[in-house]
Amino acid sequence: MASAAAKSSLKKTTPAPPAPRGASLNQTIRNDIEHKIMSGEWPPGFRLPVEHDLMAHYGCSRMTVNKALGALSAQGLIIRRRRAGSVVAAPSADRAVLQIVDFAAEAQRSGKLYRHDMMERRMEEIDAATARRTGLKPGTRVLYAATRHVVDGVIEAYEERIVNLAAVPQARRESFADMPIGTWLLQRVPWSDAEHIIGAINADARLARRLGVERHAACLMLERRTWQNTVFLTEARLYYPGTGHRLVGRFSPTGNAAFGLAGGTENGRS
Amino acid sequence: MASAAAKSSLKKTTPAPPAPRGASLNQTIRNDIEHKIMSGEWPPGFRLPVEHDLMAHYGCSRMTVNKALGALSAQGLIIRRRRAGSVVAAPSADRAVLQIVDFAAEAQRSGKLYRHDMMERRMEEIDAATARRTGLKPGTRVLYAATRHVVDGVIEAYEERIVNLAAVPQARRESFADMPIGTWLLQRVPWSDAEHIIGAINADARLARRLGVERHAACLMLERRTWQNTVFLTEARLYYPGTGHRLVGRFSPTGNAAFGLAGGTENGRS
DNA sequence: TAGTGGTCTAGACCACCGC
DNA sequence: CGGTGGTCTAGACCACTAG
Repeated sequence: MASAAAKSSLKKTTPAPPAPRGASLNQTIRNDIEHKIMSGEWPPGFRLPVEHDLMAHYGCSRMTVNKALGALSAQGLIIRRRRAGSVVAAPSADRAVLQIVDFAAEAQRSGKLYRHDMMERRMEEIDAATARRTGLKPGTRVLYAATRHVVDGVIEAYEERIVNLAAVPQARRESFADMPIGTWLLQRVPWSDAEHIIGAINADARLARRLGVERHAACLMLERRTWQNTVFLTEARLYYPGTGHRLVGRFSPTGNAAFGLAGGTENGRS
Repeated sequence: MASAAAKSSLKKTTPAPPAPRGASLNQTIRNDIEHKIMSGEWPPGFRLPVEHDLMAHYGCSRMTVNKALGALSAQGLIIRRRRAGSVVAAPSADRAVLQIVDFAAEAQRSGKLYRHDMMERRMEEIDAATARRTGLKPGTRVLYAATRHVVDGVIEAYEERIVNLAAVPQARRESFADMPIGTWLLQRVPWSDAEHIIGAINADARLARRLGVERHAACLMLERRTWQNTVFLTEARLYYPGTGHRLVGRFSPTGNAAFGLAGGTENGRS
C-alpha cells in the first residue's frame, strides 16, 4: 500500500532536525523535507509522500502541505507533476553566485574610508564595436566615464562605463561627485535584463597605470550590460587586480547566499 | 481614502502587459505587479494596494492575492510587513550569477565532442596550506586529481581537485574514466555549503603547459570548496584561458537566469 | 487601537497522465 | 480509470506595529 510506504519514510531515521522554534507549520514541513534531502536520506529521484499522507502526518490541511511543497518546488529542490507525484530533483548544475561589490556600501559597513576618483567624463559617440555589444546604432551619443574605486587608500577597482543618454537623460546633468555612477543608476533606473561576462586579461600600460599594478599583471575583468526591456541602459567594465582581492560567494543549494569581499592574499575561510 | 488611492494605482497607465493566456489567476496578479515594478511605474518604496483592494480588483479570494504577493516577496521584489503594508523593494545590490559549466553536458547539448584527460591521480596527505583552506587536519589523506577538459580538440579548462576520502570513500575505487570527477560527485554526494572564489593569475610554466597558453598569460581561476554540513567534501580549482572563453550569465532581477559559455574572441550578444 | 499581513481550515472542482 | 497535484473559496484567528 502506497500510503504505508510513504508514511514509513517519514519516520525519523536521522537524529531529527533541530526544533523549529516558533516557525509556522508550513515552514516546519519545509525544513523537515529540506533536511531529509540535504542529508542524503532522500536522494535525487526519491518520491516524496503524497500531500494526503503529509496532511495526516502533520495533522494539518492540504493547503498547508501544498504551500510547503510549492516553496520547495520553487527552490528547485523537488519536482512536482500531476499523477507522478513529487520527487527529489537531481542536483542542479553548479552555479557560482557572486556579489558585485558596492564599494561605498561595503566600506561604510566595515568602517573604512571610501572614495571614488572620476578620471574621465565626457559625452561621446559610440564606435562600431561598442554598437555591436550594446545593440545601439553606431554614433549614438553616450556618457563615458572612467572611475577608480579606492578603499582606505587602496585601489580596489577601475571602472569604465557608458550610459545610454537616450534612456537616462538626467545622467547628462549629474556630476557624480557624491555617488558613483553605478550606485546612482541602481537607485533611479529599473532594469529588466542584464548580462555578465567574466574574464581575465593582462594589464596594458594604461590599465596598469590606473589600477596601480605592473604591466602584464593578470586582472579580473567583469563586464555588465543592462537593459530595460529592449532598451540598452548601461555597460560597465570593472577591472580588479588579480591578486590580493577576489570575488567571493558562499551559498547553499537552497539558494541562500552570503557574500563578502576577500581581502589580503590569503583565502582563509573567514 | 486609502482604498481609492490604491485602486487608482491599479489603472492601466502603461500599454498593459500582454495577455497572460492560460495562466492561473495568482500568476496573472504576479505578472501584472511585476510588470508595474520593472517598468518603473511602481518605483522602489511605492506602497502596493493592500490585499483587500487587490481582492476587489481581481474579484478573487484573499488567499489568491496572498499567494501572488508571497511569491513576489520570496523573489525579493517587494517587502511585506504587517500594518506597514507591501512596498516595492529597493533594487538589490547587483549579483553576478554564473553557470559553472559542466563541459560534458554542454558539449553533448551542442553536438560537440568532449573528452577529459586525467593527467594525475594519486592519494596524498594534505599540506598545511590546504588544511587551512579546507578545515581538515594536516596530513589527512585525500584523492588528488589533475584533469584537462577538452571540447572539439580545444582545451577549455584545467582542473585540480582534492576529495576528502573520509567523506567520500567510494572515490578511492573510481577511475573516473567515464565521467569527470565533478560530475561524478554531483550525482552522488549531497552538499549543504559551498564557497566560490574567482580571481585572475598569470600562468606559471606548468599551468601554461597544461592549459596550452603562453607563460604569464592571464588566466581565470575559479576555486570551489564544498561541505556537507561541517564535513569538507571537495575542493576544485578550475583554470580557464583568460582570452577567448569566458564565463557568462544572463539574468533578470526576478531571479530568472539563462546561461551559456562564450566562445571565440567576440562578446556579441548572441 | 485598528489596519495589515501571516497563517490556517475544510472543503471544492479541475487537468493531467500513468496504469 | 483514478490518483495526483493545481488552484481556488469564504471564511477564521492571530501577531505585529504605525499612528
